[in-house]
Amino acid sequence: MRKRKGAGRPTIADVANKAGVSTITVSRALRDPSMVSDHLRRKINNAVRKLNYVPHSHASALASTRSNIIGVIVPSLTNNVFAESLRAIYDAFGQGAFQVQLGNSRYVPAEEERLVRTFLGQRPSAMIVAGTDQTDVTRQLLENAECPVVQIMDVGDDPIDMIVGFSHFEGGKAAGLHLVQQGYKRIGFLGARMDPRSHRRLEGFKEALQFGGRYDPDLIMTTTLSSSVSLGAELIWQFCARRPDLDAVFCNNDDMALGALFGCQKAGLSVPDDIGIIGFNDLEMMAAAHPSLTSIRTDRYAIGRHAVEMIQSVLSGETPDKKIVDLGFELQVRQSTSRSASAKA
Amino acid sequence: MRKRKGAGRPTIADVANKAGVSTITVSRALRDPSMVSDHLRRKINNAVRKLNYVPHSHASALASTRSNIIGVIVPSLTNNVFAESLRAIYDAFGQGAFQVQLGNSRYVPAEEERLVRTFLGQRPSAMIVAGTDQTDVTRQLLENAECPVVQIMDVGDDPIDMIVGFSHFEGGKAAGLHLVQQGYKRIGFLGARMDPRSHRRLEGFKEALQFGGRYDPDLIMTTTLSSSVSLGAELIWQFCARRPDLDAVFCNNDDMALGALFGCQKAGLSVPDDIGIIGFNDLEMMAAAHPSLTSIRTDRYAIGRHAVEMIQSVLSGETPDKKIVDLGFELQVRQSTSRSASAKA
DNA sequence: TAACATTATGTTAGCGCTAACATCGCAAAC
DNA sequence: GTTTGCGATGTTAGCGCTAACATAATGTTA
Repeated sequence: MRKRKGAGRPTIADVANKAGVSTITVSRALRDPSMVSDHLRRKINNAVRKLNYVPHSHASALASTRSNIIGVIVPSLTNNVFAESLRAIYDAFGQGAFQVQLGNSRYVPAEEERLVRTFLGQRPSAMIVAGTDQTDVTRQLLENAECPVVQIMDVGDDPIDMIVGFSHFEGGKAAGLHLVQQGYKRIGFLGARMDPRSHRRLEGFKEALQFGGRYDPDLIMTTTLSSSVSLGAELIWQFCARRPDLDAVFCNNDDMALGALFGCQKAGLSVPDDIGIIGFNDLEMMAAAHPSLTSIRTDRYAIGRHAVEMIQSVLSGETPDKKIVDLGFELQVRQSTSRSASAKA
Repeated sequence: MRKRKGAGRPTIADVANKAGVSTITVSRALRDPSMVSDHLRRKINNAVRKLNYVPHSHASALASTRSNIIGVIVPSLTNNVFAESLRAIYDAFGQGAFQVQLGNSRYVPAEEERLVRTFLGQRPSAMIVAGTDQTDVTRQLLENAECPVVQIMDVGDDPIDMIVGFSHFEGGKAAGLHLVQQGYKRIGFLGARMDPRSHRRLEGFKEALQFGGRYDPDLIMTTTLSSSVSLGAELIWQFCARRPDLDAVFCNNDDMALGALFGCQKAGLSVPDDIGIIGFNDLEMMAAAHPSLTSIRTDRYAIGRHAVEMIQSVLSGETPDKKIVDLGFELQVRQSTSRSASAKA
């Protein structure tokens, strides 16, 4: 009477019984059908179907000392930028044998560290983390993890393991250069949240303006508030009030840029003639806006897909072509930075 | 030499050893500290810290026949509407002993069914699924699941277990009534994706227009394409070209509404005087737009939080106050449907 | 045909944890 | 002083699966 009862669900032993084979054969047939003869495989598959057997992933993870979990940690769930990469990851992994486990670090490094710890406790098959700005401890944990690790949304010389993304510095620089080239004179930066990636965009922007002889530290406005369209509208107001001579602004992301557009429109300022606006990421809405908004296009979906490909290649025993992949960006010039000739005075 | 080696990580036995107690005592100390004396608890906590012990969740799940996983299935990762509820769920569960496992059904019922099956295979502590439009099989699987199940983003008389959300029918009706009350005459519906929830919004809208004597089936434009700002701009174009007399439009979500605004602006139509626009959900950008956009505000974060509270209450042995919770919505009237008196001709 | 590979399948012993029962120590009750 | 009750701790046997070794069945070579 000491016996414990499981959840009553059919187990691999039930399948083995029904198919008249041993449990290990069922296990093999399910994990790698090529290890089992056609004859038995058919019988096993039938039994599986009849019993409606679903493998118990925890038991499998325990026995094999590795789980089918892919741990993914992003700093935000509502930021569309990460949502796109996530979608790619789910598209690629959602179907197969892997389970994506998602963590939200909320831009807090300590939270990220906690999540990494928890996830590694599950012995994941792979880890995907956003960015390169982990704490030392987090980095060390991931370096010691016995699984492939991909950092996404950034590039750098010294990845934990593999990395795929683009250079925020170069992106910011391209935005700054574009505004200079368009003939804008007093070019500002409007940044919310100001996570490390935004900081790198700002650094690139600064370099471009210095190069163009237009750098003015008083034209940099940042906040730690999280970015939103409303905040963009609010801040461009304040910015213009303080510096009425401002004639262009690089927003650290597209929400802020759209907000800046609305803010200017409310203030009766013409975009692009009175003020030029450029955003970052090129979310879908940027092209549809009126006037359409210039932005730095990044391919977040491709980043997610690429990360998955790198992982799959490592898990199947291959060595990935490159451990550092820069997918770049593309300046999308639109109306919001295209002044009429007369305005370029 | 037959021995297998684990992953080398410290186990509960190592902790027990170091603390000079049995494994079950460690297990108890970690799961319910009140079951163990202060004295031993302190020693155990020390040992845990020194060894950097992380419990092996799979082993725990196997032994206890239930996991600490909360399965969540949503139809889209990029749709901000679900992202907000997800954020609430992660905020509430992310800290504690539970692991959120997220699935993306991509609006495909069969995919949802597959995910439910997979998730239930892990014996989750609870399940959260979006909407009420599961397949019969999915519904049955969830009804038989031995865990609390919460449907979110919708309400209905006949939940699988519990449900929290709002009525899309009533929301659509409120939108329609508002446009009628504002004096618009030829009121259209613009709907993308047209998932079941959008259909219910449309039904509510129809009822309102019929009630107001303004219903015209020719003024309903829908597509199965997924909604986006660009699509909204594109479709309002087509709509106005086909029916130049259109003077108001209810968009099935805010992205479409924002797109419609941009489309009208490009076409030189004044919003709200030539065309009134109302959206659905009231995403943050709606208030910031120029002109600001009327919408039906829903509190997605509260829905997620509420779902978690219901689950926690059931898991702690209580009976939730209500199994069906309607959090309602609120009409946010803004400029896009507020015509000047002269325009109401 | 013997000797040896090469599969295909089986047996056994865990993976790390917890349920179920057993025991122990100590205070209250008789 | 024995009995009873109860909370704190321990012992044992799995949870459902797979690694590692064992063995049987088949093919291959000289």
